[in-house]
Amino acid sequence: MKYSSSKENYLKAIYHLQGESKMVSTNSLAASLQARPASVTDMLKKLKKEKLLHYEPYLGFRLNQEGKKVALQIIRKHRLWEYFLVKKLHFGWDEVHEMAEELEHLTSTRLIDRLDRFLEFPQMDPHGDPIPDANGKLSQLKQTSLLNLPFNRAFTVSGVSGQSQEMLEWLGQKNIRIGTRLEVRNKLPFDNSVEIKIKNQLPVTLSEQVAKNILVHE
Amino acid sequence: MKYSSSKENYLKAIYHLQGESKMVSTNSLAASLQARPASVTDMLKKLKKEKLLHYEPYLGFRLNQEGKKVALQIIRKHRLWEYFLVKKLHFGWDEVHEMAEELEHLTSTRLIDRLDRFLEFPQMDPHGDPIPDANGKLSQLKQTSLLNLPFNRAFTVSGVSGQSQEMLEWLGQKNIRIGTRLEVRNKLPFDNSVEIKIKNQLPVTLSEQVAKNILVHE
DNA sequence: ATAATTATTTAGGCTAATCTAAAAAAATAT
DNA sequence: ATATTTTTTTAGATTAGCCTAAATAATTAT
Repeated sequence: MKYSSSKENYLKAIYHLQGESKMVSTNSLAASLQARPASVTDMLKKLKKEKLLHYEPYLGFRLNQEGKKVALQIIRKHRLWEYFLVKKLHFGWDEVHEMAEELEHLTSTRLIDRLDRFLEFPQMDPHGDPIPDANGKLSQLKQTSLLNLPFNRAFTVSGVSGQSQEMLEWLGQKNIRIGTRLEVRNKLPFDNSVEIKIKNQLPVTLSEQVAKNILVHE
Repeated sequence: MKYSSSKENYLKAIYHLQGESKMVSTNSLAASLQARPASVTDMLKKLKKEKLLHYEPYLGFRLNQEGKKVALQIIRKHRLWEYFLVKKLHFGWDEVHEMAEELEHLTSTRLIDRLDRFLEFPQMDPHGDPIPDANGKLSQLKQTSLLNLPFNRAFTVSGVSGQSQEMLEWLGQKNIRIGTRLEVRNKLPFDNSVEIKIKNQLPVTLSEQVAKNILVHE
């Protein structure tokens, strides 16, 4: 099936609002889409007729299996294009959202699958969100290395890979361990070292080698 | 200014029909867009109101400077994306047109300029058509070598480079000279030699070395 | 020069996606 | 439990882009 950009935007917004399976209200969807509640009601009727969601007037609505499947494909496209924009065209992770909002509505599945291959099947987008695969499956833990992090957003250290004892000790001295909350403040372009900030501590600079091995999630 | 996809398609189609500055008729545009003449008349009124073309009812129409400028930017996007699809995603040159028809309507100028850089400023798309630069300038002669030609489309020989006297003579015997119209029939994968056909003549096979030196345009 | 044909425009409708204003239902507060 | 407030839906309009059928203008053929 092929859906209009507008319908796709509705499905995506509902998906984000409903989480695993919460009921969504007309007003919250209207707010998240910057549209009027009346417009939302109109569209809900259409999406219901197309069997993409359950909808009981006045009670709320939620995507059904088919609706989720479609939403996940749009999210897949959005995140793959964001990855492309950052990794290949060298945009900043904070500049790509709007462009991806357009790119996600391109219809060719062959195109997106080739793009996926070209990018070597990335697991996470530049914001650390997981990229659904061609079947809509999300990789469970959205874990990524400190190197790929957006600035000034809090993450939790979830693992350290390829570590030597010395490095772990040094990290321990700086209070960097599993569970530590931190934010990346800056990335120095000349050597890819990374400045991080832990609450109530002085900033710390980590070399590319070290940063690469620190795995985090939101 | 931002124009709808539909308007962009009209501008592009008119551009292709009018060549340098021929008047275009309602019917020919309708045919090329697969639309009804009445729809074309509707749209012409809008495009005239937006000062993108000259239009006298019953007499015909042609893009003005502004209209040409917009058309060239769409063509630029189309051809750059085609180049991307072929060179980076490894689609065949004959598979990319439809995808590019969608991609050409993306609005971000920054995106297309970065793509241009990423692709290293290609001059020609995979069909040998010239790619307008960011200012809409077309590299004057869309001249390319026989080696890069699509099959079964007529081209005119516009130059021969790196030539030895012997080669020119040999080409002369085969009636290949500036102005000759020819089509490429086949390209042999094992040695990159090229089979060409000139009207009313037997096919001729050219080695990669020779084909490389023959420059043609449409 | 006039009739026949072809091209173009006008008039009026349709659909998707939006909106505003008013009505109706549900939730909340006293 | 009733009144008030909030949420949601309905009713009716609007715009862009398309359509068909009919009217009009231009071209062509006799």
